[in-house]
Amino acid sequence: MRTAPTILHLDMDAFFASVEQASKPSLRGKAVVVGGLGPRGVVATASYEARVFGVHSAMPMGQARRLVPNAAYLVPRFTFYRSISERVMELLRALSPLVEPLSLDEAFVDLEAGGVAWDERSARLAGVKLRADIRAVTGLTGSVGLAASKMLAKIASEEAKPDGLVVIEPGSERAMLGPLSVRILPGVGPATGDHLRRAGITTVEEIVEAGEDELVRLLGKAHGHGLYAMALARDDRPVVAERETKSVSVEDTYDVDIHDRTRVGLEVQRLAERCVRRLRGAGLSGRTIVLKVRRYDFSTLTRSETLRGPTDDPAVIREAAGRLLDSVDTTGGVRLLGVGVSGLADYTQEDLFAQAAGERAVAEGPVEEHTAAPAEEQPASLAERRWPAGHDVRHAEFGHGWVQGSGLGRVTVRFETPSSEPGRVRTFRVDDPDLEAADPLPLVLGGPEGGGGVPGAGSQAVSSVPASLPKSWSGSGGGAATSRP
DNA sequence: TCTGGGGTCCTGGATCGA
DNA sequence: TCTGTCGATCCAGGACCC
Repeated sequence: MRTAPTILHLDMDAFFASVEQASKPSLRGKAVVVGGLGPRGVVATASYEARVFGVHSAMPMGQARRLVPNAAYLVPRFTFYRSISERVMELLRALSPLVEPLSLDEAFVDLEAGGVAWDERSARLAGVKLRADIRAVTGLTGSVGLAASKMLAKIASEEAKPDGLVVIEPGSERAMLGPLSVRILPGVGPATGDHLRRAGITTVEEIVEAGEDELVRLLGKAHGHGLYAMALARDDRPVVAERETKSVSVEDTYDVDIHDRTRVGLEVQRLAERCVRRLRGAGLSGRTIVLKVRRYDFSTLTRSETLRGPTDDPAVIREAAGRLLDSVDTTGGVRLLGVGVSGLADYTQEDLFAQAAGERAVAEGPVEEHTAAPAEEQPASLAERRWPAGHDVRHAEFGHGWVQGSGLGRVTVRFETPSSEPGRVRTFRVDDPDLEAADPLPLVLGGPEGGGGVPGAGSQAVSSVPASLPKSWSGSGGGAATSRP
């Protein structure tokens, strides 16, 4: 394990919600909740203003609405978030070739491998500059943790939230971790946390006291050994830039349970085709087909079948998924269906046959095209258009705005842009020909996408962790509840 | 109005061949 | 030839993460 805090963990603050606040001036300083708005939706991200009321990610949307009825509820705009995330990742790659993205809003960076940091001072400088660059380029804030390992860097960034920087000084790790809850350790979720609590273990130092053998007895070999090492602050996991995909899957939760067996079959076929599109989009094929069924009572079961060789043939995968469904009892109804493929390869069984057949392969021609969007994604008429809450629109007379809500044949639009003052609201018929969907506007004008920052964003702050005094960690930046489920 | 979607990893039982 | 063992693989489920 290294001796300087040169592993950096970046976590963008309430990313989806912050993007929405940056692009919609009227939402700044307000409670914003991004997630699925259907009857079975859950919260993806809540702004810090909403977290004050107890809203957190993975919470059922209905519960969030009861807690904060007046918040803005928006559907996620993943394409837009991805474009901003890519700008942030570019900044990270400028620091080091070893960047490991964990999601759209999180990544590890090995600063030492990039030659930009070799001790605490240089690491801290790199972190400060990174946060300033992110703000300049995206108008958003991110929190940075610096430590000698991935686990500790992540804990540090959690402490830094929101909008701060925390360094865990080498030598202080054990004392710092000791009094913290076992839940701080990666891999300890609700189930393992409960399991440990029943064994009288609630803090990290109690894990150390229990000893490795006891941990293995309680949690099994891999988990036990791993957790004991983490409790001792031993974490040698390297920052890995390229991770190969192990599986590809798609799943849908239905607003209302499906009881009709024929309909269940059709949905499975549809999911299989969607899965194949994803598979092919990634240039992959796979051997093992997995069907996932969540029943009316939330019990989940999976069935899988391994083929003789990898395939990306939609017919083969559809048929396999259909066979797997035959072995599942769906009486009572299903709330979720999913189809996945694992055992991935970048060639197919058909490739091997083709290879064996030599020149005959040329005659086989292109594979069947299955990439057309489903009909439901292409409304046939103006009246059928859907206006998802939060999405951008343009009106011939009033200009750029976003959908505040829709229903009963009406759509309400607020006309404002990232650089404007909070705008006015107007309501139109859903089939108003002057209204059309629009691309999001850049958050920052003058930068790579345009320039300026987000008004009202907090000031940058830096702090470090005094050895063995977790209570005195000053993540900085103020703000409300920072914990994540 | 209870509980998304897309992943990874681990465990344990069954099966099969050497 | 029979039996036991061991490792690899498949399968299903659970836990966890963002």
